[in-house]
Amino acid sequence: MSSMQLGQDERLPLYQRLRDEIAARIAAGDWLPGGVIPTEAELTKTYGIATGTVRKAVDELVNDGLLQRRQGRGTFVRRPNFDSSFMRFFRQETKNSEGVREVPEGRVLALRSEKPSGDVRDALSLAAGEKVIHMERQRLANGRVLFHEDIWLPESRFSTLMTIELSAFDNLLYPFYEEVCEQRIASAHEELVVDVADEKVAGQLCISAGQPIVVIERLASGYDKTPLEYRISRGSADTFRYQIDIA
Amino acid sequence: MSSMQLGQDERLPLYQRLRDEIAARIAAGDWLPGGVIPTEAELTKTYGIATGTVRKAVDELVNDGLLQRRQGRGTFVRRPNFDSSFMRFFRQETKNSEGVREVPEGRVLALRSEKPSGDVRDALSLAAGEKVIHMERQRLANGRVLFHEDIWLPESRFSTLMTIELSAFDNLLYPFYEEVCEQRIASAHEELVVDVADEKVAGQLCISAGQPIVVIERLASGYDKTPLEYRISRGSADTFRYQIDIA
DNA sequence: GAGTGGTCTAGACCACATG
DNA sequence: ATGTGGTCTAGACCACTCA
Repeated sequence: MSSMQLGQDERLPLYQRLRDEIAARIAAGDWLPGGVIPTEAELTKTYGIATGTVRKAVDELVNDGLLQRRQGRGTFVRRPNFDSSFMRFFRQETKNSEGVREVPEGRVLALRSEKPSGDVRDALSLAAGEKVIHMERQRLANGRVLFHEDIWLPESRFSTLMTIELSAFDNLLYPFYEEVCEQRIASAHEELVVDVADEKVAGQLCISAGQPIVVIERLASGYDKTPLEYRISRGSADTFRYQIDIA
Repeated sequence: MSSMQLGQDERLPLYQRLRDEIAARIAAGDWLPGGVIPTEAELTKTYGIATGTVRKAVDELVNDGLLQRRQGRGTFVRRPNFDSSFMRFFRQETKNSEGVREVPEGRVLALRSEKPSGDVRDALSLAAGEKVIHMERQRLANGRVLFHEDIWLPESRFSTLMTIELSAFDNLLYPFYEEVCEQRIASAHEELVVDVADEKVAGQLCISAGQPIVVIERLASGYDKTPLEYRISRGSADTFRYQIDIA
């Protein structure tokens, strides 16, 4: 036949069905982060729909941050960069010579397989009895601890991590997950609360107990919305400044 | 002539010029918040451009939150509702019987005309010597103080406020500004930091000195981007929880 | 039933990137 | 020179709202 079928509910608009189809292909790994998807002309032919309709489908995915257009080159599956993460708003005076913000150094302190607590099991939607990998990690800038992280990953998908030496971990974990475990993070949800440091956290952050801290809880998911990583980050509140624009 | 001219730089795409034209008409007060703008068919005729182009211009303004489409009725100038404001994330157990969140009560404590501090003058971009109205205000839920606000307004635009009794102020200030002073807020920028309460703030919030607080700085502007209101809100940190989605 | 926005077509031509 | 996305046209028909 001359045109592929677009699945889904027949009552949905064409552009929504194509949008979901593209998202599904990315989730399935047919089109990988950093790679191109078929050209708009190809999509019109493949599915037998007009250019305007294809553009509207792609527009929506670009708005959602899943795709990225580059004129003259093609449309690419975007690697999320998490520019708006709370974590980026711990003030770090570390800029390189050109004034560009540097990625703070990441240092893995511990890595172990364990039975998840109820909170962790719920967050990652784990089956009963499923184990997790628990990573403890520091983020440092200029040798000073910016924040301390506890990270939990489902062992079923990340078991190869356990074979890695602690010093071999990269500053950026998500590309590392992709390389080592073939698990791709697509999006995340974060919650921020303020707390005061207890003795343990105070020691980790080199501050006094009772000082205010910022606690960031992150659940990161793959392109198919499966929860892949649960993370709690704690940093001293006095280095934190967050901003938004609203309308 | 059969079609109005779209101003601006000839090199810009038509849809961008139309978008800016519509935004300018709203800023100028030709089309008021809550009211309709001309239909898409009218816009195509007025400016002599195709429907798809008009739709793209309107699409962008809808995405920016300036316009709102209602199928079968028309396209309206949106009143900003500030749903994503940090202020909405002070946990308040106040819900009405249907579980809908209620607007916390606002109580104006003081209102005076004064010479602005350097910070306030900078934030509002005031000319030298220009005076401000300083309002102190509490937000309460269930009789408990949620947060305390200091609000500064340029006296030149808001002088009629000084003639109002403190008890006559509404819970929502922005519709009140519109009614009393004909000043319309379109958008805002907010910054959040954590601090600890000093004696004065502790008294205002009924907490102990040294407890962590959340400090929210807001600069609100009109449809023409003029800064209209500068506000600092302080609330106890233990009732605050903020969340975002990132990609 | 008249009028609104929502979806979709089947193109044309332009601007940009790359070999 | 070729192929990509970016802009724009001139409609048609559908879905919804309201008098």
